[in-house]
Amino acid sequence: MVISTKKMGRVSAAPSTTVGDSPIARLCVKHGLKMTGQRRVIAYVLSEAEDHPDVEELYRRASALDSRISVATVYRTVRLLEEKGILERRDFGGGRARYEASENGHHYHLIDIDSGKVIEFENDELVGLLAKIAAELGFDLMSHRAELFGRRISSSSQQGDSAADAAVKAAARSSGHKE
Amino acid sequence: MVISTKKMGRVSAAPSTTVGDSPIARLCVKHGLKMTGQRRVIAYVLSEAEDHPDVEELYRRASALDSRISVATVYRTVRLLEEKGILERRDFGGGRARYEASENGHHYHLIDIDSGKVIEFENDELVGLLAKIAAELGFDLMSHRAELFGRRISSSSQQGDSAADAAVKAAARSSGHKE
DNA sequence: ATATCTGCAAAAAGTTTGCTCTACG
DNA sequence: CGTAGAGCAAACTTTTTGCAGATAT
Repeated sequence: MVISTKKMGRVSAAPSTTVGDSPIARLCVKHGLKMTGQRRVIAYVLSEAEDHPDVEELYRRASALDSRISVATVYRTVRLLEEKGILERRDFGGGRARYEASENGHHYHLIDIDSGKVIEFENDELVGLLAKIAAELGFDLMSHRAELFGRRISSSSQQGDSAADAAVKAAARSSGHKE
Repeated sequence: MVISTKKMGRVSAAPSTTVGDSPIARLCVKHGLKMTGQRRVIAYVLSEAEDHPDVEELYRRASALDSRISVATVYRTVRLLEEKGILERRDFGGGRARYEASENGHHYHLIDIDSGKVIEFENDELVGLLAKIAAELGFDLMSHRAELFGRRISSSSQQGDSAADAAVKAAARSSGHKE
């Protein structure tokens, strides 16, 4: 997370992504979208995101890279990318829509209803059961999604909801915690 | 105060529910809520609802029964009932929250990607698995949702396995709107 | 060139809240 | 009777939009 604080140009800091040419930016081009500077930044931020940022958060991260970006543009871009199938809008409650790159592979979400934190996990057993259920109903399972809303079992009374950078919690079993 | 002085004899095959004493109203009482006239009406509307109405729609239906109800009250009531676990809030996109009685039994949706038809089903095994997964991640499963997108198997035959926990509950539910 | 995009701010849309009066228990 | 609830409208939030100037292809 967190990008290198540079403006546009190639910042060879991250693994294999630069602001100027991110995976999502490439997808945009492939979809015939006009690539402006702000779109490239937003695409980069989205490519880098390991979590499920809402518009405000995307705006914050994008602004850090290029202050000439307005929230309106983030909203417009995000809607555009969703229509193109590049992004997926998630509703984890809380009133704001959150976004995630479609290319991130299949996984499920468990939302902590108290903190709003989102945990991603994979589970083959679940996939199998869902496929079985679909079959019993006479269908081939083409795709699916599942969201769990839960409350922490132990007694943790911290609620912090700051949308700071992804907070890495303790170790998780199935997968990593993301917000 | 009351509500409409006469019972709302919803003809048809509708269940036996009256404005004054609906299943949800009874749940409210059980939860120790003060039952006002408007709450009774809203509870009745919710009990009668076979779909997932949003606040505006609830307000419309409730107003038809008692014009002295305000939107604010619907919002407050709906939030109250959700906190009590009597209602479940759904996010089907579109910006507005939709509500559904918890007592309607938890069900899932299987969407036929070719026809767009939605089949509702229940599955205890699925509930169990999801609860288990949540527990493994350290959470108590409070609510969840799952949507399957499938394509009808044409050549295959329905294998009515004995383990068919999946029971098509109410395919007859029509009304279809929303996305 | 020129149709599209962006920033800004105002407008929508949905939901919450302060205050006063009403009414449930 | 006392306290929670209801109405009304203003306040809030999140998202959209109109317009004039900027920009990608």
